[in-house]
Amino acid sequence: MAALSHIHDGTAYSRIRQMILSGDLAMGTRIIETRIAEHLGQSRTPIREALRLLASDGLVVFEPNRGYEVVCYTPADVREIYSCRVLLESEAVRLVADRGLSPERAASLEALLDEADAAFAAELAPEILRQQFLAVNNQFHQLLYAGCGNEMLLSMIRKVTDIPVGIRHYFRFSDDLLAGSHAAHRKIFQATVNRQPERASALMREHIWTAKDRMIDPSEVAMPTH
Amino acid sequence: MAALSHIHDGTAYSRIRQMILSGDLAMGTRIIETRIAEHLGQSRTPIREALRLLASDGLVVFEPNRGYEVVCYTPADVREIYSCRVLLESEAVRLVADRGLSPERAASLEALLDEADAAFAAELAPEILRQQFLAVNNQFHQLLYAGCGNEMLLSMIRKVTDIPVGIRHYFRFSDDLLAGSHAAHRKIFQATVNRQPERASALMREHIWTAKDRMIDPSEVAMPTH
DNA sequence: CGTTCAAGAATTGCATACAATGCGGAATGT
DNA sequence: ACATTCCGCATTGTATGCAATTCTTGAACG
Repeated sequence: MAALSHIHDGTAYSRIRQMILSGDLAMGTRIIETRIAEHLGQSRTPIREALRLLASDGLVVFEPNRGYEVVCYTPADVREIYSCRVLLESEAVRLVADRGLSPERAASLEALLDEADAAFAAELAPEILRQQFLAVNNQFHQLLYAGCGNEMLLSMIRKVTDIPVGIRHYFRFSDDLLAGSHAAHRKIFQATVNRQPERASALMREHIWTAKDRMIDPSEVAMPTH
Repeated sequence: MAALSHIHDGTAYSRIRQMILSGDLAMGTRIIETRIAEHLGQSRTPIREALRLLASDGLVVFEPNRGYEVVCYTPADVREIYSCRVLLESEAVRLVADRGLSPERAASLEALLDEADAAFAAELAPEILRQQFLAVNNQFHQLLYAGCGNEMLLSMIRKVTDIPVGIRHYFRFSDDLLAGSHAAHRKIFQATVNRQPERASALMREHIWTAKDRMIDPSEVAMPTH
């Protein structure tokens, strides 16, 4: 089930999950079973099961007899997550570069990169560009690892990747930084198609470390109080 | 919730979980909600929630409208798991060696190692020795990583570590191999207390790789038919 | 004015009932 | 004899009701 958590079917689980990831349910908001139930037009029973699943995904926190609320990551949590991303994703891309990328996937990835190029060229409003790039960014990473040959590794990567968009408030953004990230993607892609596992892996480590360095100082960030 | 999955409270979740890990419910066994429910003296509702959680842990596989069965790892799955263990645990021990081990934890670990020594010296029956060592082995690993400072990493390690004991049938065992594993533990522990992160990490990688190499060939292993 | 306690409201935990689905075996036709 | 259809049983999916717990509010008291 959780192994298929990236599939968007119509189940209560995936619908609530999407609400959290997209920020419709902001980080830290309390979740009341009956409210969600009537919002989705179902009874509490399937909602409860979905919420327990989401708790095990780490997207909501659960306290017995108290209920659920959407997870609210601290900057320290996000740093942990990015440390794990460095580890997992550099390994995944190493495997892919070692096994070789299928031509179809290479083409899809290149299309994604071109799409990002187009977004930059289009001179969009900063916030729009940022959203657009983030979407393409996520697709690029997922698609790149898809053929790594280790499902367990992939499921762990999804766990550290599928987190509420709200955490982007912990990061600095600028057109320059976005462009730099995009350039890194091109280099990683190139090393991968060239079958240079160590190089692709090192580039990926640096890429994610750079993202981690963009985190703003804990003292600056306005944390929800809990 | 899942972050606390190593705690053994009396919930249906942890009880079923323990049944699976211990082998009381063998790999591949179909799980019928009503049967488990009456076995645990509860209604189906909490059982269902527990089973969904276990599905997300990967300990049971779930098919909609069909139900659950205890996960049945193929040798290939186990190889994946061990690849992940190499990655995660070598990183965890690196972090611990870098941060330094608290004196209490160091003492506990040393006690565990001495306990293993005692087991070897006791000239137990091979099967008993094997079980005893496996138990101490798991405790050693868990306790060693506990202070790594990255909860997300720890939860991922638990995921690849807490798997049904049944998989031990995929591995070769002998007193020599056990003794070798024990010696590796001592060396890893020593490098850790000596604050040699790279060395501890490399030793851990080799330690788990060695375990992986002990897997018997897929052609030799009698797989349950499904 | 602040603190404490209690009663009511809101919410979760669990059990039960019923609907929907899937599976197996018997009956039927070729 | 074999394939096919249909019926009945076993099991899962969902809704609802009630008990247990927690939270809130307000009044009494220091």
